[in-house]
Formats: sequence, structure tokens, C-alpha cells
Amino acid sequence: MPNEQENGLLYFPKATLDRLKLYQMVLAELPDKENISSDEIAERLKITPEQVRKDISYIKYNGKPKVGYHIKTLLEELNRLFGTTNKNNVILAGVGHLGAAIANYPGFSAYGMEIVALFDSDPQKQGTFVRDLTVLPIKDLRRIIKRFKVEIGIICVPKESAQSLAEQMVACGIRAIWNFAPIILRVPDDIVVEDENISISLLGLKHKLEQRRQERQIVKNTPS
Amino acid sequence: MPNEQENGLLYFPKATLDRLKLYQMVLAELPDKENISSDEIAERLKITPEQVRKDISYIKYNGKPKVGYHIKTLLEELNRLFGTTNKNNVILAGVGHLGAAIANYPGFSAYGMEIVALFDSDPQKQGTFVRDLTVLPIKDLRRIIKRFKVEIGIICVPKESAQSLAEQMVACGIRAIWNFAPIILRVPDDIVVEDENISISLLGLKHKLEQRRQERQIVKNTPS
DNA sequence: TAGATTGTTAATCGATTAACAATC
DNA sequence: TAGATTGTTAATCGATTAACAATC
Repeated sequence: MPNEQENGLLYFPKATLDRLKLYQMVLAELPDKENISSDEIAERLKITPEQVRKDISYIKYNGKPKVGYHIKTLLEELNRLFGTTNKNNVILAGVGHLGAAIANYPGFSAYGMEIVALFDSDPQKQGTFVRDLTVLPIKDLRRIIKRFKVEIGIICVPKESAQSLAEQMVACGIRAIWNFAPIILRVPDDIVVEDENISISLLGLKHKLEQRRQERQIVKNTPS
Repeated sequence: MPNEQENGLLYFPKATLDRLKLYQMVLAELPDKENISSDEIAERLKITPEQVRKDISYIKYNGKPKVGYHIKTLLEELNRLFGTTNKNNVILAGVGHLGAAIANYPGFSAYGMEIVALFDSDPQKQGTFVRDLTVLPIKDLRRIIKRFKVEIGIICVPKESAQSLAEQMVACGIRAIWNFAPIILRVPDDIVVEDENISISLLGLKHKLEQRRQERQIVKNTPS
């Protein structure tokens, strides 16, 4: 293993790790194909096949010359790496449009995520059902987290209340936060935070369009 | 300007660009502070102040020694860079839970995005209202895109229909796609695609948790 | 066997960090 | 002025690419 550290853990360059997520997605999308070549993965993601091979060389799996990668096996290895088969009990707070959408997201169980409770500070929403779950008041947070050994909290509240909610979750024993509110949360270092920040994504979209616009202007102003 | 290219466009390292988005967010969050130091920005994002200064040095804005960066001015410069003040007419297809949530997202107008029409292939949904907009059938796509000079299409349909929808949007003249479906779209090179992929984000979350788990195991198995 | 495709090593390129100069 | 903070240059580090060896 070329990338093993002293403690036995594997090291992955951050960029490699991000691409491995994309490979997982590409492979999971594929119908019932047996094998796939680095060329085909690369083509779908608009990167080079060398890059794909280099990245895959970091995990303990080997493709076959002339055949490519065995999709099922490689996918299993990627899933082991990401820990997708581990089970987690999850809570979600903020049952607005976005919260309801996330709560109804069908893909969760494939990743071992089970939502065990929903929370909202709005008394009007408390007691109502979303899917098969009653919306609970925030004061029940601690009880539920203890009872279901909840590790992950999903934050879908407006950005004004996100920081305070995060602190309450942490105080109640949550280990990881999946944050959909468009702010930077401040939490202790040992708490895992994954941001799904629509505003950041929007900045990326706007910037790409702005770049295209500027490129067009240059073409227009360049005498041919 | 140290990073100017021959064509006059500025070049930014990709990593720098991603962090500039975070700076935009941090500054936009701030109450009515006048100035902010590289130290404070760095502290909030858990990076180094040197990195912050280096990144900001790429844009044509200068901070003041002993004072820091003037928030309002820097924010304006970042917004110019990202093109957030440009106006775009936008359509959204797929008015399920997620689509409705996106359509109701309050932050769009601040980024110059105006949703001018909603689409869904489900006849049951066609004719119903979401916000102040009627849901239209897909066959109206071309007409609306032409009429409103729509540049951006938001895809919120299930992943099975996302590729075909993307192709229709492209055929009707869309220049950019904001894709919320968890698949890799295949579109021509001149089409801008920004993915907001919840599954990828979920992989990131699971992986960070898996890493923590492994680290804990090592600590446990290391004789002290 | 020849050919196709993977895997690895070395070279290049790019990004981060460190050191320090500039300046308010 | 002294001190704090920004800005820049050079050194280091890390990631990508190119070349080619390995192998089915």
C-alpha cells in the first residue's frame, strides 16, 4: 500500500477524495455493465484517464489490463472507504419547504441514514406529520438524541437560527452536522460539519456565467 | 495586477476561487462592522490568515495595514468578480418537494436570479400554483425560454428524467444548468453546469464520520 | 503473440507556507 | 515613532501529468 500512514490509515489527497466520490456516483449510475475502463470514467467526468487510474491506485483494489475495473467490486471498495454501509440514526430540524424535501429524499436508506425524528420551533407545525414522523418541539432534542443514540443532525432552519440550533445539538451530544443553512457554523473541532450551501453553489454558477460573458466580450473586441 | 493574462482576464487558482466564495459569505453575514482583519476571517473558516491575505491579493482591492479590510468595499469587489449583480431569467423544472423548496428560496433575488416559469411533466401538477407561478407542461419550454430570454435552467426532476430534460433545455437555447439531480449530466462543452449534488455531500459526511471512527479505533488499540 | 489497458515512477506544474518588507 | 497588520517574494510542499513498464 503506497499511501499508508504510520497509524495504518490510508492517506488520500483531498482532490483525489473528491474525485473518488464522483467515481462512486458514476459507477452507481451504471446499468448492469460488468466492467468499465479508466477511459470511460474519465470521459464522463471530463478528466484524463491517467488521473482516474492514479486516483484508483490509492485504494486497495486492482483493475485488470485489457478489461478495466470490475464495477461491482470497485463500488464495494469505494463504499467501504466512505463508510456508506454504516448505519446512522439522524434527526432533522426545520421542517420548512427544504426540510420537508430533505426528509422525503428517497436516497437516504441506501447510505444507511435513518431519520428518526423531526423538529421545528413553530408550534403550528409541532404535532403535524411529515412522512410517518410527527414534528416535535426543540425541547425534546436531548431526550430523542439520547434515546436513539443519534449521531447526525440535519439543519434546515433559516440562517438566523442555525447557529443557536447547532449549539443546542452539540450540547445534546450530536457528533456530526449536515448544514443546509447558508452560514458558516462555529462548532467545536471534534464535531464533523458538512455544508450543503446553496448560496455557495449559486456563486459558482454566477461566476461561470460571468466568465463566459467576459470571454465573449474579448472575442468581440479582438480584430480578426 | 500580478495575475493578469494576455487577454486581460484575471486568473485565479481554483482553490482560491472556492475560498473567495467563502469570504463573500462570511462578509455578507457580518452585522454592521466596518472592517475585518485577515485573522478574523481565517479564524471563522479555520484556515490561516496568510492564506486569506494571499487569496485577497488576487483581486484588485487593498486592505489597510493596522485596520484590515473594509467590508463593504471588499464585498462589492467580490460581487463584481462573481457577477452577482447581473440579472438572469431562470426557469425551474420538477416541482416536487425539492423543486418547490428551491422555487421558494428567498435568497435568489439578492443574486439577480428571477424565476419566470415552473415546469412539470405531471399533468396533475400542471396548472397549479407555486408562489405566484403556474406550473407549465414541458412542451412550453421553448416558447418560454425564447420569450423571456432565459439563460439558466434549474433541474429538480428525479434522476431518471434529468438527462433527457437537460438535453431538451439545451436544445431550446439554455446556456447554463443548475442541476439538483444526483447524476452526472452529459451536455455540450459550451453549456455551464453547476451541480448541487446531495448524494456527493452525503458521501462527504459519511466519510468524515468513518474517518473519526477509524481514528478512535486506533487510539483504543494503541497501548498507552 | 500482439494489443489493449492498468499501474508506477519521475518530471512538471501549481498551490501553500514562511519570511520579511511595506505602510498606515 | 512603534506596533500592528497587509502585501509580496522565495521556498516548500503537494498534486497532476507524462512516460513507460507490467500484465492479462
